[in-house]
Amino acid sequence: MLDRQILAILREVDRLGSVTAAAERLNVSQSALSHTVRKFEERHGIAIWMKKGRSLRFTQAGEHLLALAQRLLPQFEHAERVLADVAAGRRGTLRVGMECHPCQAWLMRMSAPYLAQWPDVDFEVRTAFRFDGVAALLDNEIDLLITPDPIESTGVLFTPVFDYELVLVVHDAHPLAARGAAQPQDLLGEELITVPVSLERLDIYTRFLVPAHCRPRHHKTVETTELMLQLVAARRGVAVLPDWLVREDGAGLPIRTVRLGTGGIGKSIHLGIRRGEEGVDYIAGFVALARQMSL
Amino acid sequence: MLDRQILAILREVDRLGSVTAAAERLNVSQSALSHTVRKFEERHGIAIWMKKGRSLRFTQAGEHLLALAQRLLPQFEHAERVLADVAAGRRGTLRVGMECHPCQAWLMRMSAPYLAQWPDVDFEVRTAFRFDGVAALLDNEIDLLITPDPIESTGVLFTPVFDYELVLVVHDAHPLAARGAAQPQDLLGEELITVPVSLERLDIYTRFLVPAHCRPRHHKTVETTELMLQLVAARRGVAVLPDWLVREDGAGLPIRTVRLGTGGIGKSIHLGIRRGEEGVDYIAGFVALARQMSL
DNA sequence: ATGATTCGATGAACAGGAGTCATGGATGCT
DNA sequence: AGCATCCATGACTCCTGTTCATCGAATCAT
Repeated sequence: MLDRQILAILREVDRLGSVTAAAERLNVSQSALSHTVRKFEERHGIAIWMKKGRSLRFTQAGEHLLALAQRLLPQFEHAERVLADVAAGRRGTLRVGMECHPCQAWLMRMSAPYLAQWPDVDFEVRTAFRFDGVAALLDNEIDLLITPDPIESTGVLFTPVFDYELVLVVHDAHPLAARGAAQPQDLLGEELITVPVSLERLDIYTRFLVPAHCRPRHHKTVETTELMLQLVAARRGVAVLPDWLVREDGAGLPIRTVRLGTGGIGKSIHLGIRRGEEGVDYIAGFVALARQMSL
Repeated sequence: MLDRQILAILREVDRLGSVTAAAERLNVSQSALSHTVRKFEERHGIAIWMKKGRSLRFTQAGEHLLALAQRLLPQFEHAERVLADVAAGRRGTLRVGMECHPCQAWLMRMSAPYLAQWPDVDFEVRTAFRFDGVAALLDNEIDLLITPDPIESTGVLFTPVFDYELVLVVHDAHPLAARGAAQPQDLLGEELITVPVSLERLDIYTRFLVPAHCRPRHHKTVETTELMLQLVAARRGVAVLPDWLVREDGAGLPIRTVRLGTGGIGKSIHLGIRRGEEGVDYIAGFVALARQMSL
């Protein structure tokens, strides 16, 4: 079998001009090297080199193989370096999955400093809201899960990295704008705008409306949070979003935020990683950076 | 060490979807394959795949290596096929060396049919007139020597493939044109045109002029035989060339050929190859084709 | 459910290949 | 001529890769 070894031998013999020197460089005896080549020649029925005086002269087959070696060996060596980087956690692809729309905005703020800090790490984002994040993590489809609703599970390690509050967003002129807080009943006559996910995954339902047996007059879904803000600004309804997101994206718009209930709805963004990967540098690096940025 | 084997394993496991199937295809036991991968993982400190139900799921490192495998393995396989062709004498580079100017014209007639017959053989021509052909052959610089003056030597096998006669070429109106043959003394007043090689390698000297202690009035050298014919046609001197070459290239020119001496100077083009390579298909093929074409 | 089947992992034992050591022949240098 | 160097080769050793046998886990059929 034509393998890497014989190619390495040929290259070194060519580079150094002698079998003895090549053997030394490859950390084997001259004899071993000679034997290896001899066996290769016998197996393939060709000569690789022939003695020419005291040194060697490659045959055509030898030249052929040498050319191959000079093309392939660098690729092996590069792959080995990459592999070492991967093993050391310096390089890899961080596949991020998210289970909440607003997480995306949060992730965007993270990505630039992270990529700068980890130049050899690729970054993949899966904004699939349909999948089960923990399952995806355990199935190795993603390496990091960003979610506001951590579902504890052996094998997954969650870390809260960012606290925020879900608030109601209304138009400046909306009656609720003047009040400090909204109650479930206040939404009975409203058009509620949310992202398009099932009701069980909307905190406004599970932690606010459903316990009080209330429903909004109408419920409409839109894809992006920016659009949600625009609709509210246009008096087309009210929305529920993280407070920080409204502060950032809603600046300048005629909108106001209102606390939901008396205590407000507190949330935390959690990062989930597979247990056992806490030690992988570039994954731990992400979590560390996230905590640091939320301060 | 990252070698060909592990790459082959990864590719087959990916292709067939199971270790067992891959092992069978690679003609080793499932156990051997599993062990090999395990050792590789330990050595490099990375995981290549992980059990996912009954089958496997590649890790990032695994995907990395798989991509490498799909790039490198075809190159190995192609190289092996080429190597087998080389071993079988179906492929190679026929490096041809020539020791005579007119041989070049002869070789040109050979090359087209030869290349058609041996599509996988490359063809290199070294028109170095300075080197010692037999030494070049033995030094593996060339594989075939075309020469009109074979110097017998152990290790080299000569085969005559084409007989011809050296003739004097003169202008139509030259006094010698009317005569059937020329004697050495006839050249005393002539301007002799030859190719630029040392006098010892010019038959007109060694076999004609020198034995008779004659010299031409003047001696000039030009590079190509075509130009020699043109000069003769322009009455700028006389030349000595193979009869067949004059017939071919001199057609239409106002020139005439004259026998040298009473018996003429007979020559043969010989092909020299290294002893031991008579069996190499594409070399033997050249010699066979040469003999066949000279009939 | 439950047993049968299939798959990959693993430990122990083994065989063969790859390496080392010692040596010989050939060549080149002084 | 003598010495140093280089590659080839035979004998021996040892490690590596392989097999065999077995296990646990997951899947499928009934």
